[in-house]
Amino acid sequence: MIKTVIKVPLDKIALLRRSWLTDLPDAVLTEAAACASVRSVADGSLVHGRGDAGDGFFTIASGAVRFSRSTADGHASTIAVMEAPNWFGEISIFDGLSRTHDGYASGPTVLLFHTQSDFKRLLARHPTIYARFARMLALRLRATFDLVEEAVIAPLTQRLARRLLELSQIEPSPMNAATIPGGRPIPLTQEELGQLLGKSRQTIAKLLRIWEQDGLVQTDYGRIFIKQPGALTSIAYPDRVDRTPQQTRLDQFNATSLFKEFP
Amino acid sequence: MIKTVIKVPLDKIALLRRSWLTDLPDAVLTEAAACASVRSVADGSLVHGRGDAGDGFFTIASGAVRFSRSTADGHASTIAVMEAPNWFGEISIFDGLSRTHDGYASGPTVLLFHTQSDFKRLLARHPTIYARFARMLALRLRATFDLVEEAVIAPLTQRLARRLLELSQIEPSPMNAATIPGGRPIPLTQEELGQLLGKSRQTIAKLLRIWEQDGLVQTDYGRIFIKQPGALTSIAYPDRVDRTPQQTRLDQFNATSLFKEFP
DNA sequence: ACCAAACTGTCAACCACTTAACATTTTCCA
DNA sequence: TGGAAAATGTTAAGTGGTTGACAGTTTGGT
Repeated sequence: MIKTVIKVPLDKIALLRRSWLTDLPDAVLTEAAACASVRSVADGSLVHGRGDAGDGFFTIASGAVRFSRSTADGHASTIAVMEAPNWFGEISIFDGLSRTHDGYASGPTVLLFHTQSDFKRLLARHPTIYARFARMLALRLRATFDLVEEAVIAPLTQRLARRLLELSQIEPSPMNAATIPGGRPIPLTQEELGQLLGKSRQTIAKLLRIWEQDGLVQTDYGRIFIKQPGALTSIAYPDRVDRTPQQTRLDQFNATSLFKEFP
Repeated sequence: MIKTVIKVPLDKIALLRRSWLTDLPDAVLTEAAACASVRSVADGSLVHGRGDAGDGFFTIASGAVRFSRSTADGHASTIAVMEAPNWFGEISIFDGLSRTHDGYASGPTVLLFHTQSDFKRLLARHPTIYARFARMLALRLRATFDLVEEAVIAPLTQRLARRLLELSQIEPSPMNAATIPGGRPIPLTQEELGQLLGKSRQTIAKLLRIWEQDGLVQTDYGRIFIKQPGALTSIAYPDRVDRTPQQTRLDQFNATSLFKEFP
């Protein structure tokens, strides 16, 4: 018996079926899988930079990707963190312009890659896919509208509570690490959370400390645990205390929040 | 004062050709025009409210529509002001969910209306249109990303300068009111500008007063004139003083800024 | 196991913006 | 044309967040 690294072969078809080719005929899935290559990227490495040519389309097989921008004066803004089985890169393909954000691997990450020409050929041969992407782009636009409204008028407490809840609810999946009972930790530093909200590290820290003292969350050097999701939810969505919060029936797209179907 | 309304018959085909059916065969244009009805709405009236069912798709023939949200605590945020020949309402049609914003007529406004079923039939019969909308949704997503980044990290001076420039550059068109030499006035109150940026009226007023003293703009009860577009541009885009600002080659979609291709 | 780098806690001075209040000017329409 | 409503000018006090600085704590690499 030869000793080998146990390298689980990536089931491209299964991934695509869970991702952006749900409910499509096997023929389409097979065709899409055939022209997809696999890319493994190390933690923190750049998948693509803002302004790069849109050379292709990515489907996250495992790991996560964080999308951000940075300005000349040192400010940075993160718009989303995406996990499997989400996808990204379609915007540049549809409008022919360059990447809108830097994309960094958050943790060791495996991506499925379709070149622009392969992806476009797929679209041309199966126009149904256009309808799906129109729908998904509409959903992302919707989520981004919420971000704008939030950034403009919501108080910081609401905004931070929403981000924490969304980040903690990233869909656990068989292909990602084991699910931790009682909620997964959110793997972001306070600095990164600050960038997500456009606030300074100190401001975030102050709020987190208060919530920690109240037992709502627990912080631990680069990780945050949500201890009382209910209490956080009523902070995040004070107008909707009576209704089930954020139940938007988009399960078919793994899309109940910004962080499940983005950027 | 009795005003005689001169009722020019609306050339639907010409409008659609200038709008979202550019470069499509006459057969498609004729078909699209045939199932479109005309709606005239008075200044300030509600075209659709946030949460309403997405019953159809609108193309602006003349006038303008302002898209905003308001929260329980009295805050409001405006995300865009759109003029002819722009269009809106496709998001709800593509994802089947309700309207994302309230849409109010800004000035007397004429709209072309396609019912959801007519619009969907058109899409089904001419799948090319899906590709176009995918592209246009991508462009709107791009513009909205810029809004988010801006709201999160840009200083108020930049943001206000950008909004003013964008609003002033709303494409003059033969179907709208006469073009005023030296730049059209921006028909927004300081309160409305504040909502656009999530700032108070007083804050906007203070900045405008400074710019007025410097001769950059001129204010006049509900209207703002841009006197020195160049100076405003260097405030709005300080990083790009050397390049031609915002020249993004999207003329085919009337889409050089958020306010030309939205919501 | 160690050490440098990264992350967090904390404080004080400072600045941007808000809120509230009131005066003034302009617009709109009956 | 008058009078109410809307838009703007202006100020003062209060608040939330920033910046900078420094100390303590944890992590990760070799």
